[in-house]
Amino acid sequence: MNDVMARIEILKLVAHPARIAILEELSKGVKCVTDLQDFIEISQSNISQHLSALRHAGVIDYFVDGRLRCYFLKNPFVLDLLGTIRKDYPAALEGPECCPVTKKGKYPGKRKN
Amino acid sequence: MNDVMARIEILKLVAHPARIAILEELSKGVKCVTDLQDFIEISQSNISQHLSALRHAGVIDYFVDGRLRCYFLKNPFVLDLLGTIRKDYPAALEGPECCPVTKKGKYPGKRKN
DNA sequence: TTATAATATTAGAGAAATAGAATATAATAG
DNA sequence: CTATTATATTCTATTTCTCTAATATTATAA
Repeated sequence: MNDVMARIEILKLVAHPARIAILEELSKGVKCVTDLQDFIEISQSNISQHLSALRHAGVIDYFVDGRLRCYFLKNPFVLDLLGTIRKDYPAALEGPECCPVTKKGKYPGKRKN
Repeated sequence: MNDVMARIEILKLVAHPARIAILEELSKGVKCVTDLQDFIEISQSNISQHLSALRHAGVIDYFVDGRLRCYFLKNPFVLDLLGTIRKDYPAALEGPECCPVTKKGKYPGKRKN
């Protein structure tokens, strides 16, 4: 239950274009910050801020190489999410069967919209 | 690419405890608003607001049954997400191999933290 | 040492999300 | 009709997020 809350926190973090871009880069392999700057056109300090947030949430981690920080993806849930985000899906799920029963009522069959 | 932006918008919506609760209920079957109120302890108007947001994003849809609105899950991406959120994962991904090469440097092997 | 390169931190303004309160709508029952 | 039930909408204060700008830190190179 509380575990789901942790997952929600991570979802929130991942649900951001720049952070998705960072994470997709990292999913290909270790990258230092300068490497990331070549791929993502946002400011250095903003990249650092995103990296910091992702690290505090346990999504990524880094090695130190001199003055470089070499970041990598750590969280398997997030790796799975990244796959899901790029996956193809049918336009919509099959609608529910004709006359579904809810607690309050039994839908008679007419569809709004 | 732009498709990814749409997915990110949906991720943002899903990344909320009440909306996850609503979606998990709907993933089990059609539910009208009163049914949902029994499961989720937030105000009626707030539930309506969440349902409205989810519907505008194409995540859910509804049938009309008299004065009831019977909501159901429509978006297959979201159904997949719900599964992922409840899935078990190893604590962490295997770290990258010892001396990964980044554009700027080759990590010598020492790990921070 | 001093300069520079790589990265992080802090502060703050502006934007967006959230929830509560009050009110509106719409359908049915009486 | 009128009351009631089911649900939606609007307004709004508050909180949270996001980015920019400026500055700090740290390691290496010169």
